[in-house]
Amino acid sequence: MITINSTIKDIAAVCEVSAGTVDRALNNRGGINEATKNKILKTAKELDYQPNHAARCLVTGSTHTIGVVCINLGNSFFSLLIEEIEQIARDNGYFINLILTHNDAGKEIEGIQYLARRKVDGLIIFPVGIGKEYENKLKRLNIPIVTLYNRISPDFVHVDVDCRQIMRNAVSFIVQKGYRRIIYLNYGIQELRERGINIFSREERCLGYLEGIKKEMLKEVLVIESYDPDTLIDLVRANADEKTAVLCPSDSVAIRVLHLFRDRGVKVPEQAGIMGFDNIDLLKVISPRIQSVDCKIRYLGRKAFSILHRQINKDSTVHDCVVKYSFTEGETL
Amino acid sequence: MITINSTIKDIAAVCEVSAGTVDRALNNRGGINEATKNKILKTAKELDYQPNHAARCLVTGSTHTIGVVCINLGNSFFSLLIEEIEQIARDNGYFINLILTHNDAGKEIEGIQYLARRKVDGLIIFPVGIGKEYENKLKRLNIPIVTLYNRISPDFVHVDVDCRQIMRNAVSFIVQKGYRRIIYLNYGIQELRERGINIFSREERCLGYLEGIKKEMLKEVLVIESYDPDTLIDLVRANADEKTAVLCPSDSVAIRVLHLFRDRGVKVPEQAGIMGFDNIDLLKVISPRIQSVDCKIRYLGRKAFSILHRQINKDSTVHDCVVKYSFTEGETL
DNA sequence: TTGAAAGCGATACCAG
DNA sequence: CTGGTATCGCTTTCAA
Repeated sequence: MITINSTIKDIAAVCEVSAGTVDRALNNRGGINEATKNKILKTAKELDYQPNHAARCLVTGSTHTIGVVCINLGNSFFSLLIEEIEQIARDNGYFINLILTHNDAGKEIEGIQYLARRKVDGLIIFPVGIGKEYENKLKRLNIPIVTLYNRISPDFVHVDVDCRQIMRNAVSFIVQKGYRRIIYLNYGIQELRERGINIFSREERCLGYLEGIKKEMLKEVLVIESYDPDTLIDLVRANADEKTAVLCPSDSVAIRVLHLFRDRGVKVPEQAGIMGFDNIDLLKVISPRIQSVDCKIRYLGRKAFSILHRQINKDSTVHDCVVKYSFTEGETL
Repeated sequence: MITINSTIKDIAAVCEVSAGTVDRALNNRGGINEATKNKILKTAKELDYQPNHAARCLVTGSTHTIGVVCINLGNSFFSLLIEEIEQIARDNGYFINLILTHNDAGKEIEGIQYLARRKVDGLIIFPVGIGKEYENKLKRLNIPIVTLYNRISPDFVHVDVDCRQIMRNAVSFIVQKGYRRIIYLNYGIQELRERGINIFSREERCLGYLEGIKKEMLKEVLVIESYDPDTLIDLVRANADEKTAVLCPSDSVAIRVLHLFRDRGVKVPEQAGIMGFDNIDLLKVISPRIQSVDCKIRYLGRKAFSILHRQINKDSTVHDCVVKYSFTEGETL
């Protein structure tokens, strides 16, 4: 028994009323006889009627869909954020059109254009694009936009933790634990920089580290930009007088360092400290408990959606949102 | 300068031609004067014309969108699969409508119904629903469907590795490494079972373990269903004569076990072995290298999409696909 | 309380 | 080669 999708006309025909009346019944618009309404509702159910979204969208102009433009899902910071956004969006009757950019600005803008054709009601973007031309393209879309992670410019509402402040305070936090040498691992930044894409968030973190070093009046600025175990180990051991800590841009890097240290016989935290970023779930089951920063991902996701939602509803009072964070308890410092 | 979205009519008006002609030019359908075509293309660009997707969809019936119904993104097996599906879909001109079920069958079917209203061209589902009623609801949608991870029934094309076979062979693999006691961690299964949802994949794995035990004629069937460190440690130490290994349903559980053993002074692999499942990226940076199973996630994702794509294009010869796997190299056995 | 008709934006087909 | 018109399914007036 193959059911052909029924339309409002089919219902109208069966009930011997007009399409308009069916519409009134289905969307309880009032001004309709209870009896006819019930009859219509009943046959709608019998015919397994499902409203055609495209048709509705064509006339109302709203798709109840938001485009989410993210970098990838391998990074659990991103995937958890998407998970939260999907949930809160759906609770509010919105669906998610997901596209991934993989740090490719061309792919990003192309994807966004397509989302615009689909008349998504709003966009949540983890931008990789940057520059005036990119900005203008986005503005011309005439679609509410919220940016996350990387900032484009003050013209776009941005939601995030203050990475720079976090890193600055992280340095102080580490210093309070008795460390005087802090290495910042900025892995992979060179390649990103060469691609000329938006690396706002990464830059902010590094700036925060530098500011922290200055504030705490530490002697050495130690930034490593490419992954090489020996370089790191050598650097850690270069000065035995002052305790050294490694500040990482993410927890997965921190886990990597933890294991490297274990392999090379560097005792944590006795001989070197480690601090991560994100506080991913996995940390709970790894020992020693890695010191990290909890960025309230779920709250971030909800906030991003709610601000976008307000923009969609023509609320012009929206503004940037800086989400709070907290340092976790850890055994690696 | 606010650009109002222009339509085919606007272009027609400017060029003093009919909408039909504009359509011919825009979609190079042929049978059109080169000069008028160029003029139309030019003004289309000037007006920054973007075709309205809903309108097109309404008349053609195709949305070039596939609905992806997944469980969550916290599990990196899922998120990487989604990542791959998004990529291959986009390469083929399809967009992704993502919904997450969080193991809630009600939420799943509701979401699927909504996707159906949106007339997605096809569905890739990681099902949590089960049973005749659920099946009928899906069939009535009249939309091509591919299932992944959990199977619903032979009526739905299914793509996955053969979990049962993998686990059976994993037992043999472990035995070949000299172990005679194998514990299978089936964490969280009780709760899932109580919810009455689809736990096909989990069951298959456990069955595979049981078959492996039988095949290798091991004396003890050791399945632990709830997480309790002491129980596990006690069980591992219960028999000092025969080497014990722990077979895990995922790598994150394996990592947890690795750290538990380290905390409790159980030497790996000297006193106990560990084997994971999925071969997630993180394993690369953790030492010792955890023995795992590589499920070719990227290939799985591509296969799922291509089979769905063939169904969408009315290819009726599609059938289930069992993707190959391989045991990785590891130091924990 | 209900019906009829216009319209959303694009496509498709039939004339000319 | 081009114009006109019907159509997709639903919403939204305006009359009745």
